[in-house]
Amino acid sequence: MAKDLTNREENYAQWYNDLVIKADLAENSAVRGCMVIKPYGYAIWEKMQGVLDGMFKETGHQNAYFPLFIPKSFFSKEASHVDGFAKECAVVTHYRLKNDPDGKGVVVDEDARLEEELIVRPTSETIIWNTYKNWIQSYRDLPLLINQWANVVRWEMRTRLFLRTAEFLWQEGHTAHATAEEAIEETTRMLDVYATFAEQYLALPVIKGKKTANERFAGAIDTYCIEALMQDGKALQAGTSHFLGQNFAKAFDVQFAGKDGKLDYVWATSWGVSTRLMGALIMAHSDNNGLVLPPKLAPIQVVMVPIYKSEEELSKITEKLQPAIQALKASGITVKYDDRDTHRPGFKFAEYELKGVPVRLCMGMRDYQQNTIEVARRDTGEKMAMSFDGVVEKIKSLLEEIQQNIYHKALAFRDAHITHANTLEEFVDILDNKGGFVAAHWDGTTETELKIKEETKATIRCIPLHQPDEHGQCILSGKPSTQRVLFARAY
RNA sequence: CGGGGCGUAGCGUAGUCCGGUCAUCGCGCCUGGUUUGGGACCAGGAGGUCGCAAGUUCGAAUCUUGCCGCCCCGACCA
Repeated sequence: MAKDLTNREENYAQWYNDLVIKADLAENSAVRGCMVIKPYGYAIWEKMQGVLDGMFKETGHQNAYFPLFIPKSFFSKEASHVDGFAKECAVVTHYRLKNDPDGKGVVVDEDARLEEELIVRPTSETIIWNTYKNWIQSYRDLPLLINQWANVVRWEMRTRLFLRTAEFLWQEGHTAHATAEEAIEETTRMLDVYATFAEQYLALPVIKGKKTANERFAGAIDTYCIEALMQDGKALQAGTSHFLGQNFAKAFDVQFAGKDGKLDYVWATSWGVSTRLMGALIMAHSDNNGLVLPPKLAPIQVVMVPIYKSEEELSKITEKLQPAIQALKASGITVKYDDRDTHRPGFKFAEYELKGVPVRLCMGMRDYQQNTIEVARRDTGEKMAMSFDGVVEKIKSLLEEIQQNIYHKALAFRDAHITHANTLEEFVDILDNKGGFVAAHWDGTTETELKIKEETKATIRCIPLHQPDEHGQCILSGKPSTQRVLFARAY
Protein backbone atom coordinates (compact mmCIF):
# COMPACT_ATOMS: atom_id res chain seq x y z
CA MET A 1 0.00 0.00 0.00
CA ALA A 2 1.40 3.34 -1.00
CA LYS A 3 2.12 5.86 1.71
CA ASP A 4 0.30 8.85 0.30
CA LEU A 5 -1.62 10.46 3.11
CA THR A 6 0.66 13.46 3.03
CA ASN A 7 -1.77 15.76 1.27
CA ARG A 8 -3.43 16.93 4.47
CA GLU A 9 -2.40 20.56 4.07
CA GLU A 10 -3.25 20.88 0.39
CA ASN A 11 -6.51 19.02 0.32
CA TYR A 12 -7.94 18.16 3.67
CA ALA A 13 -11.15 16.67 2.27
CA GLN A 14 -9.21 14.33 0.00
CA TRP A 15 -6.89 13.36 2.83
CA TYR A 16 -9.85 12.55 5.05
CA ASN A 17 -11.56 10.48 2.41
CA ASP A 18 -8.38 8.54 1.58
CA LEU A 19 -7.76 7.88 5.23
CA VAL A 20 -11.22 6.53 5.92
CA ILE A 21 -10.89 4.14 3.00
CA LYS A 22 -7.26 3.10 3.48
CA ALA A 23 -7.67 2.54 7.22
CA ASP A 24 -10.51 0.17 6.39
CA LEU A 25 -13.15 2.10 8.30
CA ALA A 26 -15.78 2.56 5.62
CA GLU A 27 -16.40 2.95 1.92
CA ASN A 28 -19.02 4.33 -0.40
CA SER A 29 -21.74 1.87 -1.31
CA ALA A 30 -23.70 1.16 -4.44
CA VAL A 31 -26.48 3.28 -3.01
CA ARG A 32 -26.00 6.99 -3.49
CA GLY A 33 -25.04 8.77 -0.29
CA CYS A 34 -25.00 5.61 1.81
CA MET A 35 -21.83 4.10 3.22
CA VAL A 36 -20.66 0.65 4.12
CA ILE A 37 -19.08 0.61 7.56
CA LYS A 38 -16.36 -2.03 7.45
CA PRO A 39 -15.55 -4.34 10.37
CA TYR A 40 -12.67 -2.22 11.67
CA GLY A 41 -14.75 0.94 11.61
CA TYR A 42 -17.71 -0.82 13.12
CA ALA A 43 -15.54 -2.16 15.94
CA ILE A 44 -14.77 1.43 16.95
CA TRP A 45 -18.45 2.36 16.74
CA GLU A 46 -19.33 -0.63 18.91
CA LYS A 47 -16.89 0.56 21.54
CA MET A 48 -18.50 4.00 21.48
CA GLN A 49 -21.93 2.43 21.74
CA GLY A 50 -20.86 0.32 24.70
CA VAL A 51 -19.55 3.27 26.68
CA LEU A 52 -22.46 5.57 25.85
CA ASP A 53 -25.02 2.89 26.60
CA GLY A 54 -23.45 2.38 30.00
CA MET A 55 -23.61 6.10 30.67
CA PHE A 56 -27.27 6.23 29.66
CA LYS A 57 -28.13 3.35 31.98
CA GLU A 58 -26.26 5.01 34.82
CA THR A 59 -28.40 8.09 34.36
CA GLY A 60 -31.56 6.02 34.59
CA HIS A 61 -32.44 5.41 30.95
CA GLN A 62 -33.76 2.27 29.31
CA ASN A 63 -33.47 1.16 25.72
CA ALA A 64 -36.46 0.54 23.46
CA TYR A 65 -37.11 0.35 19.74
CA PHE A 66 -39.64 2.15 17.56
CA PRO A 67 -40.60 1.63 13.90
CA LEU A 68 -38.49 2.64 10.94
CA PHE A 69 -41.58 3.88 9.10
CA ILE A 70 -43.65 6.84 10.16
CA PRO A 71 -47.10 7.61 8.70
CA LYS A 72 -46.92 10.84 6.73
CA SER A 73 -49.72 12.43 8.73
CA PHE A 74 -47.61 12.31 11.92
CA PHE A 75 -45.30 14.89 10.44
CA SER A 76 -47.96 17.50 9.97
CA LYS A 77 -48.82 17.54 13.66
CA GLU A 78 -45.87 19.69 14.71
CA ALA A 79 -45.58 22.56 12.25
CA SER A 80 -41.95 23.63 12.70
CA HIS A 81 -40.80 20.02 12.85
CA VAL A 82 -42.11 19.23 9.38
CA ASP A 83 -40.60 22.45 8.05
CA GLY A 84 -37.21 21.31 9.25
CA PHE A 85 -37.29 17.85 7.74
CA ALA A 86 -39.70 17.86 4.81
CA LYS A 87 -36.99 18.57 2.24
CA GLU A 88 -34.93 15.50 3.01
CA CYS A 89 -37.34 12.64 3.56
CA ALA A 90 -37.44 9.27 1.80
CA VAL A 91 -41.04 8.26 1.15
CA VAL A 92 -42.47 4.77 0.74
CA THR A 93 -45.42 4.79 -1.65
CA HIS A 94 -45.84 1.14 -2.67
CA TYR A 95 -45.53 -2.25 -1.08
CA ARG A 96 -45.11 -4.64 -4.02
CA LEU A 97 -43.11 -5.23 -7.18
CA LYS A 98 -44.06 -7.31 -10.18
CA ASN A 99 -42.42 -8.64 -13.30
CA ASP A 100 -42.33 -6.07 -16.05
CA PRO A 101 -45.03 -7.17 -18.54
CA ASP A 102 -43.15 -5.50 -21.43
CA GLY A 103 -39.77 -7.07 -20.87
CA LYS A 104 -37.23 -8.17 -18.37
CA GLY A 105 -36.78 -6.97 -14.82
CA VAL A 106 -39.25 -5.82 -12.24
CA VAL A 107 -41.40 -2.75 -11.92
CA VAL A 108 -43.40 -1.19 -9.13
CA ASP A 109 -46.90 -2.63 -9.04
CA GLU A 110 -49.13 0.41 -9.38
CA ASP A 111 -52.02 -1.56 -7.87
CA ALA A 112 -50.05 -1.76 -4.65
CA ARG A 113 -50.08 1.90 -3.71
CA LEU A 114 -50.25 2.61 0.02
CA GLU A 115 -53.31 4.50 1.21
CA GLU A 116 -51.05 6.65 3.33
CA GLU A 117 -47.40 7.07 2.44
CA LEU A 118 -44.80 6.07 4.99
CA ILE A 119 -41.78 8.22 5.75
CA VAL A 120 -38.47 6.56 6.52
CA ARG A 121 -37.65 8.19 9.85
CA PRO A 122 -35.29 11.17 9.69
CA THR A 123 -35.66 11.25 13.50
CA SER A 124 -38.24 9.58 15.70
CA GLU A 125 -39.96 12.30 17.74
CA THR A 126 -43.29 11.88 15.97
CA ILE A 127 -43.66 8.11 16.15
CA ILE A 128 -42.38 8.11 19.71
CA TRP A 129 -44.71 10.82 20.96
CA ASN A 130 -47.61 9.12 19.27
CA THR A 131 -46.64 6.04 21.30
CA TYR A 132 -46.00 7.91 24.55
CA LYS A 133 -49.58 9.14 24.44
CA ASN A 134 -50.63 5.62 25.43
CA TRP A 135 -47.87 5.12 27.97
CA ILE A 136 -48.45 8.22 30.04
CA GLN A 137 -51.57 8.75 32.15
CA SER A 138 -50.42 10.07 35.49
CA TYR A 139 -47.47 11.72 37.21
CA ARG A 140 -46.59 8.20 38.42
CA ASP A 141 -45.61 7.30 34.87
CA LEU A 142 -43.06 10.10 34.83
CA PRO A 143 -40.31 10.67 34.17
CA LEU A 144 -40.17 8.40 31.14
CA LEU A 145 -36.53 7.97 30.18
CA ILE A 146 -36.04 6.09 26.92
CA ASN A 147 -33.18 5.72 24.49
CA GLN A 148 -33.21 4.12 21.05
CA TRP A 149 -30.27 2.83 19.02
CA ALA A 150 -31.31 3.06 15.39
CA ASN A 151 -30.61 4.11 11.86
CA VAL A 152 -32.20 7.18 10.32
CA VAL A 153 -32.39 8.47 6.75
CA ARG A 154 -31.98 12.06 5.62
CA TRP A 155 -31.85 12.59 1.89
CA GLU A 156 -28.87 14.91 1.85
CA MET A 157 -27.82 16.49 -1.42
CA ARG A 158 -24.12 16.05 -0.78
CA THR A 159 -22.59 13.48 1.49
CA ARG A 160 -19.25 12.66 3.08
CA LEU A 161 -18.23 9.42 4.76
CA PHE A 162 -19.33 9.49 8.42
CA LEU A 163 -19.88 13.27 8.51
CA ARG A 164 -23.00 13.43 6.43
CA THR A 165 -24.51 10.29 4.92
CA ALA A 166 -27.99 9.62 3.64
CA GLU A 167 -28.39 6.86 6.20
CA PHE A 168 -26.59 6.93 9.51
CA LEU A 169 -26.52 5.12 12.82
CA TRP A 170 -27.21 6.95 16.03
CA GLN A 171 -28.90 6.89 19.37
CA GLU A 172 -31.78 9.17 20.19
CA GLY A 173 -33.02 9.71 23.71
CA HIS A 174 -36.63 10.81 24.20
CA THR A 175 -37.79 11.70 27.67
CA ALA A 176 -41.00 12.97 29.23
CA HIS A 177 -41.21 14.92 32.50
CA ALA A 178 -43.80 16.44 34.79
CA THR A 179 -42.19 19.86 34.95
CA ALA A 180 -40.20 22.18 32.73
CA GLU A 181 -37.45 22.35 35.35
CA GLU A 182 -37.00 18.57 35.31
CA ALA A 183 -36.88 18.48 31.53
CA ILE A 184 -34.34 21.29 31.37
CA GLU A 185 -32.27 19.47 33.97
CA GLU A 186 -32.41 16.33 31.82
CA THR A 187 -31.36 18.31 28.76
CA THR A 188 -28.25 19.64 30.45
CA ARG A 189 -27.52 16.33 32.16
CA MET A 190 -27.34 14.56 28.80
CA LEU A 191 -25.29 17.38 27.33
CA ASP A 192 -22.85 16.80 30.17
CA VAL A 193 -22.85 13.06 29.46
CA TYR A 194 -21.90 13.80 25.84
CA ALA A 195 -19.19 16.26 26.84
CA THR A 196 -17.72 13.78 29.31
CA PHE A 197 -17.79 11.03 26.73
CA ALA A 198 -16.14 13.22 24.10
CA GLU A 199 -13.38 14.37 26.41
CA GLN A 200 -12.66 11.16 28.30
CA TYR A 201 -13.10 8.62 25.52
CA LEU A 202 -12.76 10.38 22.17
CA ALA A 203 -10.03 12.57 23.73
CA LEU A 204 -11.88 15.39 22.05
CA PRO A 205 -12.25 18.72 23.85
CA VAL A 206 -15.67 20.26 23.28
CA ILE A 207 -17.42 23.51 24.02
CA LYS A 208 -20.86 23.25 25.54
CA GLY A 209 -23.29 25.85 24.39
CA LYS A 210 -26.72 26.80 23.22
CA LYS A 211 -27.76 27.16 19.60
CA THR A 212 -29.24 30.36 18.27
CA ALA A 213 -32.90 30.42 17.22
CA ASN A 214 -31.81 30.00 13.62
CA GLU A 215 -29.76 26.86 14.27
CA ARG A 216 -32.24 25.31 16.67
CA PHE A 217 -33.69 21.83 16.15
CA ALA A 218 -37.03 21.88 14.36
CA GLY A 219 -39.63 21.74 17.12
CA ALA A 220 -37.37 22.59 20.07
CA ILE A 221 -37.54 25.47 22.55
CA ASP A 222 -33.80 25.28 23.15
CA THR A 223 -31.05 23.28 21.50
CA TYR A 224 -27.81 22.67 23.36
CA CYS A 225 -24.75 21.26 21.68
CA ILE A 226 -21.15 20.27 22.03
CA GLU A 227 -18.89 21.81 19.41
CA ALA A 228 -15.49 20.43 18.52
CA LEU A 229 -12.68 21.72 16.35
CA MET A 230 -11.07 19.71 13.57
CA GLN A 231 -7.44 20.00 12.48
CA ASP A 232 -8.31 22.00 9.37
CA GLY A 233 -9.85 24.71 11.52
CA LYS A 234 -13.47 23.84 10.80
CA ALA A 235 -15.96 23.21 13.58
CA LEU A 236 -18.03 20.07 13.94
CA GLN A 237 -21.19 19.68 15.96
CA ALA A 238 -20.56 16.49 17.87
CA GLY A 239 -23.80 16.07 19.79
CA THR A 240 -27.07 17.81 20.61
CA SER A 241 -29.56 17.86 23.44
CA HIS A 242 -32.93 19.55 23.01
CA PHE A 243 -35.45 20.98 25.41
CA LEU A 244 -38.69 20.48 23.50
CA GLY A 245 -41.02 22.20 25.98
CA GLN A 246 -44.60 21.00 25.52
CA ASN A 247 -44.52 21.23 21.73
CA PHE A 248 -44.67 17.52 21.00
CA ALA A 249 -46.93 16.77 23.96
CA LYS A 250 -49.44 19.24 22.56
CA ALA A 251 -49.04 18.02 18.99
CA PHE A 252 -49.65 14.42 20.06
CA ASP A 253 -51.94 15.16 22.98
CA VAL A 254 -49.84 13.63 25.73
CA GLN A 255 -51.31 14.73 29.05
CA PHE A 256 -50.87 13.44 32.56
CA ALA A 257 -52.87 13.81 35.74
CA GLY A 258 -50.90 15.49 38.52
CA LYS A 259 -51.22 14.81 42.24
CA ASP A 260 -53.94 17.43 42.35
CA GLY A 261 -55.85 15.62 39.64
CA LYS A 262 -55.35 18.37 37.08
CA LEU A 263 -54.36 17.47 33.55
CA ASP A 264 -51.25 19.00 32.03
CA TYR A 265 -49.07 18.39 29.01
CA VAL A 266 -45.75 16.69 29.71
CA TRP A 267 -42.39 18.34 29.13
CA ALA A 268 -40.00 16.71 26.72
CA THR A 269 -36.36 16.38 25.75
CA SER A 270 -34.51 14.60 23.00
CA TRP A 271 -30.80 14.14 22.50
CA GLY A 272 -28.54 12.27 20.13
CA VAL A 273 -25.10 11.47 18.85
CA SER A 274 -24.36 9.62 15.65
CA THR A 275 -21.70 7.89 13.57
CA ARG A 276 -20.58 11.44 12.84
CA LEU A 277 -18.52 10.98 16.02
CA MET A 278 -16.39 8.62 13.95
CA GLY A 279 -15.62 11.51 11.63
CA ALA A 280 -14.78 13.70 14.60
CA LEU A 281 -12.45 11.08 15.99
CA ILE A 282 -10.64 10.72 12.67
CA MET A 283 -10.32 14.42 11.90
CA ALA A 284 -9.31 15.48 15.38
CA HIS A 285 -6.29 13.24 15.89
CA SER A 286 -5.02 11.61 12.71
CA ASP A 287 -1.76 12.47 11.00
CA ASN A 288 0.02 11.76 7.73
CA ASN A 289 0.69 8.17 8.75
CA GLY A 290 -2.95 7.42 9.39
CA LEU A 291 -5.34 7.17 12.29
CA VAL A 292 -4.40 8.00 15.83
CA LEU A 293 -6.90 6.28 18.09
CA PRO A 294 -7.31 7.02 21.77
CA PRO A 295 -6.59 3.75 23.62
CA LYS A 296 -10.03 3.64 25.20
CA LEU A 297 -11.68 3.29 21.79
CA ALA A 298 -9.02 1.37 19.86
CA PRO A 299 -10.26 -2.08 18.75
CA ILE A 300 -6.65 -3.24 19.06
CA GLN A 301 -4.85 -1.49 21.90
CA VAL A 302 -1.54 -3.29 21.70
CA VAL A 303 -0.01 -5.13 18.79
CA MET A 304 2.99 -7.41 19.14
CA VAL A 305 5.17 -8.18 16.17
CA PRO A 306 7.80 -10.90 16.37
CA ILE A 307 10.77 -10.62 14.04
CA TYR A 308 12.25 -13.93 13.11
CA LYS A 309 14.28 -15.71 10.48
CA SER A 310 13.26 -19.26 11.23
CA GLU A 311 10.54 -21.31 12.84
CA GLU A 312 12.76 -21.95 15.86
CA GLU A 313 13.30 -18.27 16.39
CA LEU A 314 9.57 -17.62 16.14
CA SER A 315 8.70 -20.28 18.68
CA LYS A 316 11.32 -18.96 21.13
CA ILE A 317 9.95 -15.42 20.85
CA THR A 318 6.35 -16.60 21.02
CA GLU A 319 7.08 -18.57 24.14
CA LYS A 320 8.68 -15.58 25.80
CA LEU A 321 5.86 -13.18 24.84
CA GLN A 322 2.97 -15.49 25.62
CA PRO A 323 2.80 -14.80 29.40
CA ALA A 324 2.84 -11.05 28.79
CA ILE A 325 0.05 -11.37 26.22
CA GLN A 326 -2.02 -13.38 28.66
CA ALA A 327 -1.40 -10.91 31.47
CA LEU A 328 -2.39 -7.95 29.28
CA LYS A 329 -5.54 -9.72 28.17
CA ALA A 330 -6.33 -10.54 31.79
CA SER A 331 -6.27 -6.83 32.58
CA GLY A 332 -8.80 -6.17 29.86
CA ILE A 333 -6.39 -4.94 27.22
CA THR A 334 -6.97 -6.01 23.63
CA VAL A 335 -3.77 -7.49 22.27
CA LYS A 336 -3.03 -8.73 18.80
CA TYR A 337 -0.08 -11.02 18.26
CA ASP A 338 0.78 -10.72 14.59
CA ASP A 339 3.07 -13.59 13.66
CA ARG A 340 1.91 -13.81 10.06
CA ASP A 341 4.75 -14.93 7.83
CA THR A 342 3.05 -13.55 4.74
CA HIS A 343 4.08 -9.99 5.52
CA ARG A 344 7.39 -8.50 6.55
CA PRO A 345 7.74 -6.47 9.75
CA GLY A 346 8.00 -3.11 8.00
CA PHE A 347 4.70 -3.74 6.26
CA LYS A 348 3.06 -4.59 9.56
CA PHE A 349 4.43 -1.48 11.27
CA ALA A 350 3.01 0.74 8.56
CA GLU A 351 -0.30 -1.07 8.58
CA TYR A 352 -0.85 -0.72 12.33
CA GLU A 353 0.15 2.92 12.19
CA LEU A 354 -2.41 3.45 9.46
CA LYS A 355 -5.01 1.80 11.67
CA GLY A 356 -4.09 3.85 14.70
CA VAL A 357 -3.07 1.08 17.10
CA PRO A 358 -1.79 3.03 20.16
CA VAL A 359 1.10 0.78 21.20
CA ARG A 360 3.28 -1.52 19.16
CA LEU A 361 5.67 -3.98 20.73
CA CYS A 362 8.33 -5.68 18.72
CA MET A 363 10.74 -8.44 19.59
CA GLY A 364 13.49 -9.96 17.51
CA MET A 365 16.39 -12.21 18.48
CA ARG A 366 18.47 -9.22 19.55
CA ASP A 367 15.82 -8.23 22.09
CA TYR A 368 15.28 -11.83 23.04
CA GLN A 369 18.90 -12.28 24.00
CA GLN A 370 19.11 -8.96 25.85
CA ASN A 371 15.73 -9.46 27.58
CA THR A 372 14.42 -6.24 26.06
CA ILE A 373 11.47 -5.28 23.91
CA GLU A 374 10.94 -2.38 21.53
CA VAL A 375 7.98 -0.15 22.31
CA ALA A 376 6.57 2.29 19.80
CA ARG A 377 3.79 4.70 20.64
CA ARG A 378 1.48 5.89 17.89
CA ASP A 379 0.68 9.34 19.26
CA THR A 380 4.25 10.64 19.31
CA GLY A 381 5.95 8.15 17.00
CA GLU A 382 8.60 7.51 19.68
CA LYS A 383 10.38 4.19 19.74
CA MET A 384 12.40 2.89 22.63
CA ALA A 385 13.87 -0.32 23.92
CA MET A 386 12.79 -1.24 27.42
CA SER A 387 13.51 -4.14 29.72
CA PHE A 388 11.08 -6.98 29.25
CA ASP A 389 10.69 -7.26 33.01
CA GLY A 390 7.51 -5.61 34.23
CA VAL A 391 6.38 -4.94 30.67
CA VAL A 392 2.72 -5.48 31.47
CA GLU A 393 2.57 -2.72 34.09
CA LYS A 394 4.55 -0.40 31.87
CA ILE A 395 2.17 -0.90 28.95
CA LYS A 396 -0.85 -0.32 31.12
CA SER A 397 0.42 3.03 32.30
CA LEU A 398 1.64 3.91 28.81
CA LEU A 399 -1.87 3.42 27.44
CA GLU A 400 -3.23 5.81 30.04
CA GLU A 401 -0.52 8.30 29.24
CA ILE A 402 -1.33 8.11 25.53
CA GLN A 403 -5.02 8.68 26.19
CA GLN A 404 -4.13 11.82 28.18
CA ASN A 405 -1.58 13.03 25.67
CA ILE A 406 -3.94 12.80 22.72
CA TYR A 407 -6.53 14.79 24.64
CA HIS A 408 -4.09 17.48 25.75
CA LYS A 409 -2.70 17.85 22.27
CA ALA A 410 -6.19 18.38 20.86
CA LEU A 411 -7.01 20.73 23.72
CA ALA A 412 -3.94 22.86 23.11
CA PHE A 413 -4.81 23.07 19.42
CA ARG A 414 -8.41 23.99 20.17
CA ASP A 415 -7.49 26.62 22.75
CA ALA A 416 -5.00 28.14 20.36
CA HIS A 417 -7.80 28.45 17.83
CA ILE A 418 -10.34 30.43 19.81
CA THR A 419 -9.66 33.98 18.71
CA HIS A 420 -11.39 37.20 19.71
CA ALA A 421 -12.45 39.56 16.96
CA ASN A 422 -13.82 43.05 17.52
CA THR A 423 -14.37 44.15 13.95
CA LEU A 424 -15.73 42.43 10.88
CA GLU A 425 -12.37 42.93 9.20
CA GLU A 426 -10.54 41.06 11.97
CA PHE A 427 -13.25 38.45 11.90
CA VAL A 428 -12.78 37.68 8.21
CA ASP A 429 -9.02 37.76 8.52
CA ILE A 430 -9.07 35.14 11.26
CA LEU A 431 -11.45 32.90 9.34
CA ASP A 432 -9.39 33.11 6.16
CA ASN A 433 -5.91 32.87 7.59
CA LYS A 434 -6.13 31.01 10.86
CA GLY A 435 -9.41 29.17 11.09
CA GLY A 436 -10.98 27.86 14.25
CA PHE A 437 -13.53 29.55 16.48
CA VAL A 438 -13.92 33.28 16.44
CA ALA A 439 -15.38 34.80 19.60
CA ALA A 440 -17.26 37.92 18.66
CA HIS A 441 -20.09 40.13 19.77
CA TRP A 442 -23.43 39.65 18.10
CA ASP A 443 -26.59 41.68 18.46
CA GLY A 444 -28.78 38.63 18.97
CA THR A 445 -30.80 38.90 15.76
CA THR A 446 -31.26 36.20 13.15
CA GLU A 447 -30.96 38.86 10.50
CA THR A 448 -27.39 39.71 11.52
CA GLU A 449 -26.52 36.04 11.88
CA LEU A 450 -27.66 35.29 8.34
CA LYS A 451 -25.89 38.32 6.92
CA ILE A 452 -22.62 37.25 8.51
CA LYS A 453 -23.13 33.74 7.17
CA GLU A 454 -23.73 35.06 3.69
CA GLU A 455 -20.68 37.29 3.73
CA THR A 456 -18.23 34.99 5.48
CA LYS A 457 -19.64 31.44 5.37
CA ALA A 458 -19.26 31.35 9.14
CA THR A 459 -22.16 30.36 11.37
CA ILE A 460 -22.73 30.80 15.06
CA ARG A 461 -21.69 27.44 16.44
CA CYS A 462 -22.99 28.21 19.90
CA ILE A 463 -23.53 30.67 22.66
CA PRO A 464 -21.16 29.09 25.18
CA LEU A 465 -22.49 28.18 28.59
CA HIS A 466 -20.35 29.21 31.53
CA GLN A 467 -18.73 32.31 30.18
CA PRO A 468 -18.52 35.73 31.79
CA ASP A 469 -20.73 38.57 30.60
CA GLU A 470 -18.87 41.13 28.58
CA HIS A 471 -20.38 44.21 27.07
CA GLY A 472 -19.48 45.09 23.54
CA GLN A 473 -20.81 45.94 20.13
CA CYS A 474 -22.00 43.59 17.40
CA ILE A 475 -19.29 43.24 14.75
CA LEU A 476 -21.81 43.73 11.98
CA SER A 477 -24.52 46.07 13.22
CA GLY A 478 -22.63 47.83 16.00
CA LYS A 479 -25.60 47.34 18.30
CA PRO A 480 -24.92 46.52 21.96
CA SER A 481 -24.24 42.93 23.03
CA THR A 482 -23.76 41.35 26.44
CA GLN A 483 -21.55 38.41 25.55
CA ARG A 484 -19.42 36.93 22.84
CA VAL A 485 -20.63 33.98 20.77
CA LEU A 486 -18.53 31.46 18.88
CA PHE A 487 -18.49 31.63 15.13
CA ALA A 488 -16.75 29.21 12.77
CA ARG A 489 -16.92 27.68 9.36
CA ALA A 490 -18.34 24.26 10.00
CA TYR A 491 -19.00 20.80 8.64
C1' C B 1 -32.22 21.65 -9.73
C1' G B 2 -28.11 25.06 -12.24
C1' G B 3 -22.42 25.07 -13.88
C1' G B 4 -18.14 21.85 -14.87
C1' G B 5 -15.74 16.99 -15.27
C1' C B 6 -15.53 11.76 -15.68
C1' G B 7 -16.89 6.37 -16.92
C1' U B 8 -10.98 1.31 -19.82
C1' A B 9 -9.24 -5.64 -14.87
C1' G B 10 -10.54 -5.52 -7.61
C1' C B 11 -8.24 -0.26 -7.26
C1' G B 12 -5.65 3.78 -9.74
C1' U B 13 -4.64 4.92 -14.82
C1' A B 14 -2.39 5.66 -20.58
C1' G B 15 -4.67 5.78 -25.16
C1' U B 16 -9.95 9.42 -27.37
C1' C B 17 -8.40 15.61 -30.45
C1' C B 18 -6.17 12.77 -35.62
C1' G B 19 -10.77 5.44 -36.27
C1' G B 20 -6.62 0.55 -38.37
C1' U B 21 -1.17 -5.22 -33.93
C1' C B 22 -3.88 -0.12 -28.32
C1' A B 23 -6.30 -2.80 -25.15
C1' U B 24 -1.02 0.57 -21.67
C1' C B 25 1.30 0.94 -17.03
C1' G B 26 1.36 0.70 -11.58
C1' C B 27 -0.83 -1.43 -7.18
C1' G B 28 -3.36 -5.67 -5.64
C1' C B 29 -4.27 -11.12 -6.57
C1' C B 30 -2.28 -16.51 -7.67
C1' U B 31 2.25 -20.09 -8.10
C1' G B 32 7.46 -21.14 -7.08
C1' G B 33 12.00 -19.57 -4.96
C1' U B 34 15.13 -16.30 -2.16
C1' U B 35 14.00 -13.00 1.94
C1' U B 36 12.31 -10.93 6.99
C1' G B 37 14.97 -4.97 12.91
C1' G B 38 10.50 0.27 8.62
C1' G B 39 5.78 -0.71 3.39
C1' A B 40 11.14 -7.11 -0.03
C1' C B 41 13.10 -9.14 -4.64
C1' C B 42 13.25 -12.45 -8.92
C1' A B 43 10.63 -15.59 -12.32
C1' G B 44 6.04 -17.20 -14.08
C1' G B 45 0.56 -16.59 -14.18
C1' A B 46 -4.80 -15.32 -13.90
C1' G B 47 -8.04 -11.36 -14.69
C1' G B 48 -11.17 -6.58 -19.27
C1' U B 49 -18.87 -7.12 -23.05
C1' C B 50 -13.20 -0.19 -22.94
C1' G B 51 -20.76 2.40 -18.61
C1' C B 52 -25.35 0.84 -21.85
C1' A B 53 -27.88 1.14 -26.64
C1' A B 54 -28.39 2.60 -31.54
C1' G B 55 -25.87 4.82 -35.71
C1' U B 56 -21.63 6.13 -39.30
C1' U B 57 -17.67 2.86 -41.40
C1' C B 58 -14.47 -2.43 -44.72
C1' G B 59 -13.05 -1.49 -39.52
C1' A B 60 -15.06 2.06 -33.30
C1' A B 61 -12.31 2.45 -26.47
C1' U B 62 -11.65 6.51 -30.27
C1' C B 63 -16.66 9.79 -34.42
C1' U B 64 -22.47 10.92 -33.89
C1' U B 65 -27.08 10.57 -31.08
C1' G B 66 -29.76 8.92 -26.92
C1' C B 67 -29.77 6.81 -22.12
C1' C B 68 -27.53 5.33 -17.33
C1' G B 69 -24.13 6.15 -13.42
C1' C B 70 -20.45 8.76 -10.60
C1' C B 71 -17.46 13.04 -8.92
C1' C B 72 -16.56 18.34 -8.10
C1' C B 73 -18.58 23.57 -7.50
C1' G B 74 -23.22 25.98 -6.09
C1' A B 75 -28.17 25.63 -3.89
C1' C B 76 -29.47 22.34 0.61
C1' C B 77 -27.74 20.44 5.50
C1' A B 78 -30.48 20.18 13.98
